[in-house]
Amino acid sequence: MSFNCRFAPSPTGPLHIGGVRTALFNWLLAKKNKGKFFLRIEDTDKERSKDEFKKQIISSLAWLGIEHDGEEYIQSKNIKKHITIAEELLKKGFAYKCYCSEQEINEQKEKCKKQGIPYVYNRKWREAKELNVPKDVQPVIRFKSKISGNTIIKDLVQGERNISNSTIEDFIILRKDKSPTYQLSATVDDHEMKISHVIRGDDHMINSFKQKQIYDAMGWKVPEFAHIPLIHSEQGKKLSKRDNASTLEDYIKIGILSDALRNYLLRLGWSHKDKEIFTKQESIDLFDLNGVGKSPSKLDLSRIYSINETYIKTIDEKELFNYLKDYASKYKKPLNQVKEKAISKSLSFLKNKAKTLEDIWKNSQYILNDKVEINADDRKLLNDDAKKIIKDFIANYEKTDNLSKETLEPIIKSLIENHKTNFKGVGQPLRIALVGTRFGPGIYDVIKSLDKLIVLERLKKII
RNA sequence: GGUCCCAUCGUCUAUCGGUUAGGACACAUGGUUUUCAUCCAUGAAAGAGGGGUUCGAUUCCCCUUGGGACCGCCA
Repeated sequence: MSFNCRFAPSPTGPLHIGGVRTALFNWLLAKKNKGKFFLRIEDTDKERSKDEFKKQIISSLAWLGIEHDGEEYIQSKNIKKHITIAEELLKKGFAYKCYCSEQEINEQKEKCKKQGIPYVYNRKWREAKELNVPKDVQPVIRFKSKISGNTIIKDLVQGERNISNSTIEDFIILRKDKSPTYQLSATVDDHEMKISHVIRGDDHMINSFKQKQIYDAMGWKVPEFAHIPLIHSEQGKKLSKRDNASTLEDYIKIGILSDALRNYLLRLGWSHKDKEIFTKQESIDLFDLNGVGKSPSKLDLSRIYSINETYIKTIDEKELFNYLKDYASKYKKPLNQVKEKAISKSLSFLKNKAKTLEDIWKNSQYILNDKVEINADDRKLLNDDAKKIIKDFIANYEKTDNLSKETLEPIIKSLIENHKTNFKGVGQPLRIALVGTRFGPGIYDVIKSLDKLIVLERLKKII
């Protein structure tokens, strides 16, 4: 049997971090089982679906390294088929026309609310003859949901889930404008696409019970279901668009690496023994639905930073540099060739105290900007003694070619001796003058990372 | 409110009846260092509560409590 998964977002907004994880889990499982991973754009809500979001979703997945098999499937293109199935269900007696107006339904809901009882559609038209239909109401088609008995779904993550059929109302499958609703479209498409495993957020659990009834009515094979727990905000609620840093774009913007985010999302709600860092291949090999927990997990930004830091420090420096370059041109300022060279040469220490690409960018400012700005506190440290040291340093430095730690070290040492100070006494004023802050990289690194003329210019400005 | 679900350090989690309840992040302390950071070491930190079952429960069952999801002619 073929193993087919899908990710089916609706293009009504930028891709949400929870959606990204759903996509990742689907992709992982498909890859692991040598199956297919499809992308289906569920754009049947004409009002809210936007083409730009569709594009954004596709590029977001591409950024994460999750590529789908084949063309993306556009749900709206299959509407005719959905309608055909609705008619078939109608013909077979699994569905019926409901002539209740929206107003009528709303009134019922109001009434229930007032009485404090839960609203369920009263199934008014379920068995009604169509003889006395109101002429002025366009009917909707409702699925004739089972009234008695129970339905059990053996969920691959949640285990056996049992629900009393009476709690499922006669849901609408075709609107009054003859357009299909989600329950119908998703089911028909999953069937047509031969989806074998439906992996989605736990908020879809009820939908699976509804959709199972459609599968059964049509005599279609019901796919396996796996409902993964939702990601919660730090407030412990389902992540919504209002929460900070909830879209993929937000993470890219602060300089999170794709591999790091993939790794973080993988470990959120899933684990494999004590292992924390997974390469892409490892995640494919090791991932399984058994390892997925049942309870929702909270988003932890500090953990994302930490994993990102790990990746920044361990990946190949050329690769890191390329990420930085892309990041700079997309979110900051493109690097010119001269600066590119300077940064790539110094990346080994610029990355050292960075958790994100943005941090590296910030650490690189003293190289990228022509002038350094020294804040007031640091300025105070540049007293007369410090200036004398800088002056002495300039004299020696000007004479030195071939700048390296080996040639610079004797200079610094002699300054320490002559000025009866320690390394800090020499390093700090130089660092402040060259970087603009006393919290900078090692002084040898700083000097080597800057053009000789710039070093002299910055130092002379101080004395 | 109705239906369903969940429950181990602050957070992500390991444990699949017997462990000094382990790891990671974050936090604290100490050390290395050229400032900041890194790095290293150490520390504090958890089975929600109550009943069962069992020789023995974090683990299995029930109740309570707490938390969540769903309840659209959205997907």
